[in-house]
Amino acid sequence: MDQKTRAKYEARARIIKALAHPSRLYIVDLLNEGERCVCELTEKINADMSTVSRHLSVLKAAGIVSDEKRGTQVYYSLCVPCVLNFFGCVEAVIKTAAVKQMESVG
Amino acid sequence: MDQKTRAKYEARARIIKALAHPSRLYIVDLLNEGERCVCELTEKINADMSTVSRHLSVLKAAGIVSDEKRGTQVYYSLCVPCVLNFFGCVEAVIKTAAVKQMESVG
DNA sequence: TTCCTATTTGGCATAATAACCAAGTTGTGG
DNA sequence: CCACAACTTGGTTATTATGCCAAATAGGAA
Repeated sequence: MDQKTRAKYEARARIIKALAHPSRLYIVDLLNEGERCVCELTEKINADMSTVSRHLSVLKAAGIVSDEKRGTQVYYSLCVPCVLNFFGCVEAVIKTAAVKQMESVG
Repeated sequence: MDQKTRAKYEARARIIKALAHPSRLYIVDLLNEGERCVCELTEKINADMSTVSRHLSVLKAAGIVSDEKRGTQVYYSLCVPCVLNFFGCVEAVIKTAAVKQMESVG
């Protein structure tokens, strides 16, 4: 793998890695319905606000969400909705694996 | 997040995590052109064969690739090509981020 | 059987993640 | 200015991920 190719796949991996966490996937789904402030997301996810804030910063650094401060709250929104298209395929992978599992069991 | 919801997002995250590595993304692209044995992939990736073998086992455990032993070689192939659809979106994220970067710089 | 090639797995060292608590920031209202 | 709420960031610790070397497995050929 030459340098240029490596850089290309590293860039892609950075984006995908940002999505590779259950809470962050949940956040993406929630933001698909509209912007949410950190406290709303924290309530839904049921984790420490500092933890949620870090997840959001990971998504933001990857360019998947954007934030806007209004008063004392910070609202996050999904800036690349196409990431949701992937979830259908992910579900397909899960289902296919389940079917194979059934078959191998008998 | 209730138990069921958590399980759903954890299952999704497992699949996405399996893709979240430059070498594994490269492997997926290579396998999209057709099956490849471990030695061919090793040559392309330019890493230790044991390392490549581990990457393949991660993809296999996630249900993204399947393997078939023929003689002394093991051929891997992509069993869920839809994962490739996602790369377009990933490129879009990268491009959007680049544009924003440009704008903020001026 | 014995040697050789292809691949996987064990062991280990190092790096990257994740989560919590505590402390620091910033904006609002009294 | 002071107190409070909403966030973010620093520090620490535990868990997980990576990568390489060496050893184990499996198939093919001599």
